[in-house]
Amino acid sequence: MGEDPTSVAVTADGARPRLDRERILDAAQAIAATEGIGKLTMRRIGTELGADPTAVYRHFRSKDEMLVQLADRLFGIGPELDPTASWRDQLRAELRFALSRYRAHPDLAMLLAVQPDDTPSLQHIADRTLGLLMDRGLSTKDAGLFFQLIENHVVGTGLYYAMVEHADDPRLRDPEAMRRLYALLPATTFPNAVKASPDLFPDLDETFDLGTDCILDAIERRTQPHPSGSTTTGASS
Amino acid sequence: MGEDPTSVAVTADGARPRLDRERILDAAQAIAATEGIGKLTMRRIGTELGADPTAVYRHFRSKDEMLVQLADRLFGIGPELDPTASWRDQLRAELRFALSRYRAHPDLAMLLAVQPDDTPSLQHIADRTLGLLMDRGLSTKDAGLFFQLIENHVVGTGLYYAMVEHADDPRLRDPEAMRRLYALLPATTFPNAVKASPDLFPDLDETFDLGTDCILDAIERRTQPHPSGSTTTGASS
DNA sequence: ACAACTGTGTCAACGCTGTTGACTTCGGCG
DNA sequence: CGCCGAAGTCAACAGCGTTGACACAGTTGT
Repeated sequence: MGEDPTSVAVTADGARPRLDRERILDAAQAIAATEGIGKLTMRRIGTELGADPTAVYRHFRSKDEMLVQLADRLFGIGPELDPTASWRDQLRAELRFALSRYRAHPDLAMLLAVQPDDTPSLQHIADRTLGLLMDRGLSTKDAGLFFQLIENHVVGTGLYYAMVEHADDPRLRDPEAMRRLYALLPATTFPNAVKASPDLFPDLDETFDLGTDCILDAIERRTQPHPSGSTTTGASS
Repeated sequence: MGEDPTSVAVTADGARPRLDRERILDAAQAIAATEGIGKLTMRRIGTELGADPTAVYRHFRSKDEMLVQLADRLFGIGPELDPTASWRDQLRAELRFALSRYRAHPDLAMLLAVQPDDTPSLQHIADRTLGLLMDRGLSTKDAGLFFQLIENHVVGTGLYYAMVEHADDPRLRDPEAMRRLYALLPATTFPNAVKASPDLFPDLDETFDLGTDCILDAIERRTQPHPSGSTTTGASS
């Protein structure tokens, strides 16, 4: 009867391999991607995998624990940066990739907003970004400040993406509809909003790059006001 | 025995006046403020007001509708700006007040993240900020861009506040604990994070002001490309 | 003044959620 | 072979948003 007992765990003709954290996270990611994070329930994952609705609890202590793992997986690490590129271009690429994560997984911002945590993926990204800031010549204090600022910038824009994508009201998802809505506001009480209405709700990528440039400019001004080497950080590796 | 039938609706000796949207929002705000938005349920509001758990549905069609009203109330309008102050100080005050809303109501960012919408309060604030940008001389296109950037800045920092306040793990709420945690990371894989660990997780108000200055500097450079002796920095009240 | 109606509160119930405990089954190990 | 722990199943608990039927109040129309 037993033809191939070597394989890990196959009940019959390849039907229903056993569950493990990997397969569960696969299913969770698929559900979140196709139907939104609102439909991502523990019971749903179980049935999706052809198992009992509560089977997931044999592999994750709670839903929160699973969401943390899912967030870490979605965040990934990102491509290695080109070390020959300019400092500015490297940091720019790092930020662009960070935002691209939110575009690829609109639920990520919501996930992190509801379940903030600190995983190896985030730590890796933090380390790389901090390295870029300090190599440029920022003191550790300024690096900490600007790193937090950059994080707010990315999270803020990412959250905006997520909000727009998740809005129930389809008008909120359509910039053109929002512009029309603002154009029709009472001009006596909201004169400026009406006047600027054709240019409201601009492209979020353009806005993001504008914000990135604002920050990069500030860093450049702070690190080379006059080329007379005042490096406060003496011990650099 | 009926002494005062003029008053609106009092069942007996002042016990349990009738429900209305105002009183319901009061209770909802109180619950969210004291126990967090996670404990804010429709049934809880009803019992809190001494009524049936489902009584709220006589005044709000759904929980989402109630949350929108609650968000609008929490957002408020903000104080009038001092028109004699400099353009920079006015915009600075506007942004500071916007962030203060998130500090006063940490649930607000989560609320707007989960239930984005567009209410009169937000429109009023948008109009005022757009006015400041265009008075400075920005084109409507640039005003739209920078307005979106400012919104991301405020929402991003506000969301960070909310995340920190809502974290289940108390370590996430304590910057000092997070710094210690980063200091103990393996220095071989995360050298920069370890090195900068004493300066990570800086004061969020300081970070916010830094970001505001980055944006204001960019606006100034864009509206007066040729430097004609205007004090760009040092506007610290 | 009486009837009709409308708005508000109450109660029971539906379907869903996360989670737990007891039970059964299965796979690897001595 | 027998054992034991991990994995899957089943029933159940408490809670959620929401709905429908019912009861009572206040107002309105005649």
